[in-house]
Amino acid sequence: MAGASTERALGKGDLTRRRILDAAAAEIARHGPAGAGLGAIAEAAGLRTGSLYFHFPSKQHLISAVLEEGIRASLQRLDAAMAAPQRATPAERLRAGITAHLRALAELSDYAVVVLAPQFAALHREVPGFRALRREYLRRWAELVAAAQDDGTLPAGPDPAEVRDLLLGALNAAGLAGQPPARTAEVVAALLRLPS
Amino acid sequence: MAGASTERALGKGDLTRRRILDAAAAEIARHGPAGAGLGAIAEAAGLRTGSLYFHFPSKQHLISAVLEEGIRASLQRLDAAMAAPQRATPAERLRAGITAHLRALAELSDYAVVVLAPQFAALHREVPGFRALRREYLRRWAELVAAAQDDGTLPAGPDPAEVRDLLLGALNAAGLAGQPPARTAEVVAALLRLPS
Amino acid sequence: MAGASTERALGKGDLTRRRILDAAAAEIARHGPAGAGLGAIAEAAGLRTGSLYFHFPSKQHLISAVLEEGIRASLQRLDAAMAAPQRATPAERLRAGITAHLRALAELSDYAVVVLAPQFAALHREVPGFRALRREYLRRWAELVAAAQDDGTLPAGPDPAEVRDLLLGALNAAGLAGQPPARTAEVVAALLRLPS
Amino acid sequence: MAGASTERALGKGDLTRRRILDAAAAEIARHGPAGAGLGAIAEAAGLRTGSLYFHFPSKQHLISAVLEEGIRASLQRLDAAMAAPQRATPAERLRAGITAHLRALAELSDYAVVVLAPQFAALHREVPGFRALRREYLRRWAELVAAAQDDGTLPAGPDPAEVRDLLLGALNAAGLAGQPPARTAEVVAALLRLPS
DNA sequence: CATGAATGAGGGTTCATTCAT
DNA sequence: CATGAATGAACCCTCATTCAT
Repeated sequence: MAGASTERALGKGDLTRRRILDAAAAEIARHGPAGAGLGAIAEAAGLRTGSLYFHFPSKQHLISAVLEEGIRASLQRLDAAMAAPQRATPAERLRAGITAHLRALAELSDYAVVVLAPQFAALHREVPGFRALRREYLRRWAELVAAAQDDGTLPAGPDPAEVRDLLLGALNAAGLAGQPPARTAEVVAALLRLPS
Repeated sequence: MAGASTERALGKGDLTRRRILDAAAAEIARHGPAGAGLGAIAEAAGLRTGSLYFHFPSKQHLISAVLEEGIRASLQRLDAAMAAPQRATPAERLRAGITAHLRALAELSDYAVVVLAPQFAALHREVPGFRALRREYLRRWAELVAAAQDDGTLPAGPDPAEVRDLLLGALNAAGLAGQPPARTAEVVAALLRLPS
Repeated sequence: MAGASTERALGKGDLTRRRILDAAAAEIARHGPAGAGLGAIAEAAGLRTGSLYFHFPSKQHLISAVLEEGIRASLQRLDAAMAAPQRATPAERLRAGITAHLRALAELSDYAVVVLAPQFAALHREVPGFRALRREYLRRWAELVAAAQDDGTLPAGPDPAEVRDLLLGALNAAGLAGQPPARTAEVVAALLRLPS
Repeated sequence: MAGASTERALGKGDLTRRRILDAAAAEIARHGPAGAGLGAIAEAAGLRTGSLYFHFPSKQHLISAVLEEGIRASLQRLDAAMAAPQRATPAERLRAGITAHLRALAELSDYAVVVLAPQFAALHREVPGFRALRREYLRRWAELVAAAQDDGTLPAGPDPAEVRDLLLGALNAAGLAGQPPARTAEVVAALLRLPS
């Protein structure tokens, strides 16, 4: 959970900026936005407090940037997972989605905490565009679930959105707790009795 | 999720103290421990900042008290749920546990956030006895799951602890999001294909 | 120029607040708004920096309060001076106005600097009502001058407003420089050849 | 009052240096020495903050340079005015001095504010030689006044220094307020009843 | 010459805490 | 019991300054 970086996924940019973002994500994940001190973030990034202001105009902007990084990386991974073979069966695609989500959690690490944890709802509201992105993310998952229900893979009846929320709740809990993706995916599949 | 009180469950005590605890739980749930200002807590409780110190010796103690209230109320509810008829089948007891957990979340509201959210891990470590209580809580759930696996109600194979973590993750996500307990319990039962 | 107080003129109020205002007026008069440090102001008022925030919500508000005090005290003194016997000749009233203005400068001291100095124009714009008050102040002076011109006491011809600006410019320069009011009034009267 | 330059009066030199000085004079005139940020000065001069240090070793030196520019330009103008026909009558020379002073204010603009305003007394003390130059400036004015008093042009009796301070106070107020020199000079002459 | 980047000292502000009333 | 007032530490932020490029 320490020093996670979205480097590879986000392309190369200003290196210092990336170090600051990673440090900020870690601090925020651990202590919340209010408890994340610029001093601690700067130290973790290898510079002094005042220097942060050369890269970000304020703590608020830094926090927003962390959220945006997290969202961007999340969506990118989801795209990769969802763009998978459309000819796959709903069950296969559901499995792929679960695995992709768990892997994303593991790779995003601290960013995932900031993006997903309901404790940061207040934060989320302050970043323009965040809600739209998350809505899109959830919409795709609901489609995945609905397809699996139509197919008989998942029990028909329950609202796909509710099913999705429960499913993602379970995945997030395991992922944020640091469980290995592959193993967790298997257990989930077993519980849902997905055809192997 | 607003202004929740554990009054009934915790018995009557000092009324002002209870108002302060409720206000603190709400602030902490929304802004984290660092972001919960004594000023905001005092205002929500109907007094001035300095007056808090008549009821609690420090912010740390106040926060600890909130956690302890949450834990006490949680365990009390769990006891009620688990103390259910031992002659019931594992499936029935699992269902009862799920419903009880969801009801507890709904009733505990802000306290539940503070007790459950992994973001408050740092806090949890500072409250003596908290880990023991939670361990006991999780042990009982693991037993419930194991019994259901032995019984064929849940797929055998996966580690009961992992199953439990996924299950509680799903329940907590729904509960903290404000979903109605009864409805959520049904969806969960359907997904797990518990016998009705 | 040091530690001036408008105490008597403004009525009794919170004593600490007054001490802070006086200290702030002195600091601002000497170093400008930007150069007036809250540390220096607090020290001169006999408390610590943070304590200022119990009495004023921000440095901006403190500065505005200083301006308002200065304006209030100025107008009060002007009223007294202008309310003088209406049966007096224009020359007598002009003399009285000059003396009153010089005395006000001496008594207001640091507040006068803040209220009058054109360097604080930026400040003035931020205090609502300031401009209206000053306009009224200047209007009365223009009337005084016009009456003296009609009367032959002052040369007719020049715009009363321009005459007033020159006159007040001279008075302010002498007053802010700390010249004794009585003596300065005599020299001004001599230069303008006012009948003794 | 905006973007004034002493270019013509001071001869040609480094162009960038002149732009910086003009920008600094404007900033200082408007916000005081403490409120004049190097960032704002640099921007107005068309370069970045750090680049200022190629032209001036520190903010203090830059401010001193502004003052020196202002003084140099002032004295130069005064010399021109005073060096006028010695055979002129005191009244004529007084008139010429008044006009020259007003013209200098108009031309020096922001520099005049910095040089004249009593609020910058603290600054003045830090520039070696400033006081001597000003003393000389004031001495010449006092002579001018004394000659006019001996001559009967101005009322005898008052201390020439006091008369001079009042006169310059009036001129400076009008000049810094942006009044046109010629017109102001006429009004002043009328008030003092100088022979036309 | 000029700049991007970093720094440290200091400034304004918040906040948990104390205490006399 | 409660509050108004004060405090000091820590915080976020600004700014003059330096320096490698």
